[in-house]
Amino acid sequence: MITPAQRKTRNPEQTRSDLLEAAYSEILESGFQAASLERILANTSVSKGALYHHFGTKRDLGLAVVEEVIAPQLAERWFAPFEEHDDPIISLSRILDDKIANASELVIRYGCPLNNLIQEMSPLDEEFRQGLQNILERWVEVMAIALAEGQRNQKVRTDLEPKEAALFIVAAIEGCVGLGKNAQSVEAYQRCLRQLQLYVQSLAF
Amino acid sequence: MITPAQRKTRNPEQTRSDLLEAAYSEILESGFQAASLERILANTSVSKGALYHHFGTKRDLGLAVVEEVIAPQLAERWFAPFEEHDDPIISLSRILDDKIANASELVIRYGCPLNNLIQEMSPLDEEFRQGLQNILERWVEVMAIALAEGQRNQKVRTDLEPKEAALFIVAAIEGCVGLGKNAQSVEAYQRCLRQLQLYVQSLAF
DNA sequence: TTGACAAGATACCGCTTGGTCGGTATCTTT
DNA sequence: AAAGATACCGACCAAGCGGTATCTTGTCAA
Repeated sequence: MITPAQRKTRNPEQTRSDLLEAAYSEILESGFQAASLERILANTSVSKGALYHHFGTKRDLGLAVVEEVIAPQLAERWFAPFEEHDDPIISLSRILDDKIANASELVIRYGCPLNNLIQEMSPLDEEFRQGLQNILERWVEVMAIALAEGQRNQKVRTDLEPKEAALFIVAAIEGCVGLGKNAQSVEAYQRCLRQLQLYVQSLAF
Repeated sequence: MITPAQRKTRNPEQTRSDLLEAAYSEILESGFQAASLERILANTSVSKGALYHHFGTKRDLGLAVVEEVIAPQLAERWFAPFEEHDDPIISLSRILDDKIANASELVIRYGCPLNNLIQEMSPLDEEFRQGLQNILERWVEVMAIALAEGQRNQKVRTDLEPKEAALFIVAAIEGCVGLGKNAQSVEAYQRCLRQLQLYVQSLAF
């Protein structure tokens, strides 16, 4: 179905989201600093004038990608599944099962968009760092809350400190992706996540 | 004491190692792609002609940094300590204690040189990836051998698969550094390593 | 002492980069 | 229908990039 908005010869919102999507891909492939505006424009058939109408600088575009593309994507793939069960061990274990089963060449080739930008940008640009940090903190918090509730429900060992464990789990996930990425091996990625799963299961009450 | 070699007005080996050192710093701060040869030269008072006498391309310089600076540095800081004890749990725990105690702002600011290059370069340049992979594999192997020997000495749980656990531990270490780096927080880095230490200790026989 | 080669210096090149700017087309408001 | 704002266009720019060519200088064996 075509809405009236889509019939217009102009569609600023579409243009904007096209740019965000293309920028996301380009950044994923090349990193932010090496991302080429020309290449992004070539992939969107948007003009440079239009780009600079929507975004003041390349940096603004990058920050928008972090907030409007990477953050929601990560929330959907890693946060949401936590709200399904009262046992976080089961939730997390299932998430890991899913990641192991659905591990694709694409994830292995380019790694985690969040982690990529952290390593590249956090020492160089404070605003970037802050944007990425917001995502990380939400991630850790969601997991910590789930673990704490698991403790109340006697699903999780009570000697565990939820915030600390959650921090570690997020770190381990990023580490697994990073190692799989460099090995260019889906199998190495899966093996690494399996070990994380064993760790997670050792947290059960 | 000044050796004759140091008195010479020319010292190609010194020039070469100066370049490697400056390139290492520049890459650590900016990443490889954004590393500027001009900046490296400015920090060494070496001429461009000299640089291109020693290294064919920027890429060659980068690969040399991986093999001749990053690899030995990592070996010294993470591999060597394993040969001191027959109990890898103790070895690893002490290494982590050391890292926690000596965690510096510098490590937190720029992260792990190996991990930085992995995230940036491994999808872009196969030779880079291979150079980094060699380091990773040596690291995992040293740790796996230590764990396996620990099993024979009844220091490590026998239900553990040394290679898998070693892979996971390396992943977790890189993850901890990465998270600390983005938080720009020595404390977060330390908390993360503490959790890894707890995991390591849970592997004891 | 000299010849040959390694080491280093410097001016220069083509190319890509992010960003600008004057202008045009379309949409909204009055 | 006029006017004003929003969206878009594309030629252009200065700066920085990695790399090259040509030259000079230092080193050391013969």
